[in-house]
Amino acid sequence: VPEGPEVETVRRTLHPSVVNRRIVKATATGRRSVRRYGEGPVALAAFESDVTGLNITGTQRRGKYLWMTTDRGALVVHLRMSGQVLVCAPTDPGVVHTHIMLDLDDGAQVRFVDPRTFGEMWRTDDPIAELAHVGPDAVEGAADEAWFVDRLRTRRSPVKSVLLDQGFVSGIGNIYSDEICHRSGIRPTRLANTITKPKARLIAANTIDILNEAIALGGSSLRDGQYVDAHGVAGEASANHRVYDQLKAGCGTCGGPIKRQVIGGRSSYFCVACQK
DNA sequence: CAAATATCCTGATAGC
DNA sequence: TGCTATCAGGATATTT
Repeated sequence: VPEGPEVETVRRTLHPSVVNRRIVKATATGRRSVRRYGEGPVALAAFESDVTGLNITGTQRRGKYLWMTTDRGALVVHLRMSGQVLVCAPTDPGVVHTHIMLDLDDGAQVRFVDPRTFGEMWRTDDPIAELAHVGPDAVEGAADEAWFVDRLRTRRSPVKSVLLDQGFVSGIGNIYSDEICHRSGIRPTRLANTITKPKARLIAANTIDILNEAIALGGSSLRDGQYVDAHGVAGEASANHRVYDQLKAGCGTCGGPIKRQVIGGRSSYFCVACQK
């Protein structure tokens, strides 16, 4: 569920607690969260020794990837489906599915919690090279309108699938791809290479607006309560959803029926009346 | 070569 | 009420 706006909200709420801090101790208990360090239990110790002593200098994000810049490369986090990065006090009660704990030099603790264990954390010397396969963040990519329009219109896939392709632009997930298509008045199934230039420009503009609006509201927390910011606070952007998961409520613009359809293996929602 | 599909995982929910 | 089956989905590997 965490998409660009949610990861950006986590970054913003995490930043003040970690910048200029030193990781004095790392404790890893979830193997899958540190799977880049190997398969067995050795991965836990390998992660711990790799990140202990890092001096954090800042935070950055591209798409759904978040990383802390340090004096020795970057500590990258991907939340995938259900990951949470939480700033805690050491005395805060532990919760199930806490896989990593980072003790900072001011006594605070950063915890990585992830029920579905799809998320992960790892250190890399060069985060830019590591993420070379990831396209520009969607807000920046769409701001380069001519590039965005040309690239979009070369693809023979449903426009929704193109928006979800992190190699094209990054940070758009299942919620915001549906919302971008809706505001643009286009069916998510529409093949990208049949979209007119003016319509593609509209999609670029709406991509910027929808993602920025969601960031301003702290991201979309859903009923499952999985996504919260680094202080455990839920976001309010889901109040803006006009089609995503609105089968019962109807279209947020016209009130008409919402249709659900699987596109590229993802359940998708669109308004039959507003989107052609 | 690009696009579709299977896979990882747990918890919430739908359905009986 | 209580059980089981289904669904959710980001990125990667595999298949088409």
